[in-house]
Amino acid sequence: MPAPRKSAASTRERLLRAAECCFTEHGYEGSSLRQITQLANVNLAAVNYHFSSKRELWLEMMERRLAPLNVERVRRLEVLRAHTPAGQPLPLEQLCEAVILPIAKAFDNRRGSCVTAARMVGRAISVPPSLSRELNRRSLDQFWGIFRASLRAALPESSPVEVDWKFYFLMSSMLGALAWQGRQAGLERQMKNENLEPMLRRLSTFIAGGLQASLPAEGKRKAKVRG
Amino acid sequence: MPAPRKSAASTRERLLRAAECCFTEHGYEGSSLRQITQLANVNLAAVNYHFSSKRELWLEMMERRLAPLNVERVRRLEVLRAHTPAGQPLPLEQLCEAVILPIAKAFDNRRGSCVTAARMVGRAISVPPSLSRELNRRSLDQFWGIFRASLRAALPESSPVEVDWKFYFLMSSMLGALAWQGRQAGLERQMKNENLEPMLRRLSTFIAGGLQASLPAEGKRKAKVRG
DNA sequence: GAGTATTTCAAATGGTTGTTTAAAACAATT
DNA sequence: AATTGTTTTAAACAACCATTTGAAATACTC
Repeated sequence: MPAPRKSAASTRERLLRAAECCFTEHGYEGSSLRQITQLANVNLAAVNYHFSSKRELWLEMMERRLAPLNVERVRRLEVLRAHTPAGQPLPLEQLCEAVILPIAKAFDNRRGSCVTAARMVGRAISVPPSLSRELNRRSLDQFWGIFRASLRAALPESSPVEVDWKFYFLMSSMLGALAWQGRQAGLERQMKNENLEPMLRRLSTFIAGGLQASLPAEGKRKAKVRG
Repeated sequence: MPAPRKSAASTRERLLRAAECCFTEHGYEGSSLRQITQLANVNLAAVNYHFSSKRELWLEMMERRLAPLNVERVRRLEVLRAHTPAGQPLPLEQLCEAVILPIAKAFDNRRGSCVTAARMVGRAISVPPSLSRELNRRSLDQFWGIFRASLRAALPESSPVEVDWKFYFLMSSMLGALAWQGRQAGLERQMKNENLEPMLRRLSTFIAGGLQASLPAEGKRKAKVRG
C-alpha cells in the first residue's frame, strides 16, 4: 500500500484555502469550482477527487474551522462554570465572550486574513438550507446543546422560551455582525486584522447588554442594563 | 402614443412578486430567471423587457419595498424628536422601534407572508457586494444619514466612532435576526405571520439593551470601551 | 527496478445560466 | 381598416456550470 504522495496533502490544503477565500467572498452559489481550482493552482477534477463534490468541499472547509473553535468555546464555558460559585448564575458578559472571542484566535492566521475567516463564519447564515442543516448536524448541534444549557444557567429567572429567544438573538446578531463586515457603516477600515479582537469585544458587550435588557425580572423601561 | 397594454402592469407586478419569493427563498445567485418567470407565469424574455437584467430586477424589487419602509421610519423619528424636550437625549428603545417595527407593516400583506417579506430585508446581508453597494446608494444612504443623526442625539456622551459601532451592531443584528428566521433555534413556529410584530418588539428591546450596554458613561466591568 | 496504488491532467458530458433575436400578437389612434 | 407603438412569444446564443472519464504521470513498496 503506497503512502500518499507528498504534494497530495498540499493539493487538498491549497484547495481548502482557496475555497475559504472564494466562498467567503462570493458565497456558495456565487463561487464556481473553476474559480476555486484556478486560485488554488490545481486541476479542475481535483475537487471531485479529493472531496467528492462542491457540497462536500464546503462542508469540510467549514468543519475544519469550526471544530477547534467549538472546542475552545466549550473549554471556556467549563472554566467559567468552575469559577462561578454554586447557586450563582453565570456572568452574562463572560458567557458571551466565551462564544465570541475564540473566533479571533481559532483561525490559522498565517495565510489569508482573520477577517476573512471571521466573515466565513458569518457566511453560514446565507448558505442554502440543505447545507446549513448538514453543517448544523455535523459541527454545531453538540456545541449548541452545551451552550444553551450555560445560557439557562446564566438566566435562571427567564422561562425556557425566553431563553430560546435570547439564544436566537445572540446567535443571529453574532452571525450578522460577522457577515456584514463593516460595510455600509464606514467601518471597513476599523475591521482589519489587527482590530478584529477589539471589535469582537465590542460585539460581546453589545450582545450581553441585549441579553440583560429583556430580563422580565428587571423593571423594564429605563434601568435596563443592570441593577 | 398608445397607452400601455392592460396586462402590462400585471406582468411587471407578477414578476416582482415572484422575484420576492424566489430571491428570498434561494438568494440572488441561487434563483434563476427561469424559476422566477415560471412562477410568475410569464415568458422568460419578459425580465429583460420590463427590467433590463436580473440585477435590475432585484434592485427594483428591493427599492419598491424599502422606499415606503424608510418613509415610515423617518416619520417615526420625526415624531419622536418632536415629543422629546429640547436638550434631552432621544429615548433609545423607541428609537430602535422606529427603525424596526415598520418592517411588520410596510409590506403588502395580501399576497405572500410578512415573514417572507421580513426575511427579504435580511437577505440584503448576503447579496453580492456590487449589488449591496448599489442598493445602498439608491435606497439606504439617505435614510442612514438621517438615522445616524438621531442615534447621535440619543447617545450624546458617545464619541462619533462609538456611535458608528453601535449603528453597525444595530443594523447587522437586525439584518441577521431577519435573515435567519428562527432556524437553528427551534423558533420557526414562533415566527409565523401573526407573531412577526411581537418578535420585532423583542428584537427592539434586545438591540436597545445592547446600545445602552456599551455606554462609556456607565461604570463598566472592565471599562474596556473608553477611559 | 518491476509492479502497484495514488494523484494529476486534458478533454468531454449533459445541463443550466443570463441575454438576445426576430417574428407574432395585441391595443389604441387615425 | 390601416397604421403605430407596445407587449408577448418561441427559439437560439454563447458562456459557464458540476461532474465524469480514461489515460498519463507520479511516488511508493517489494
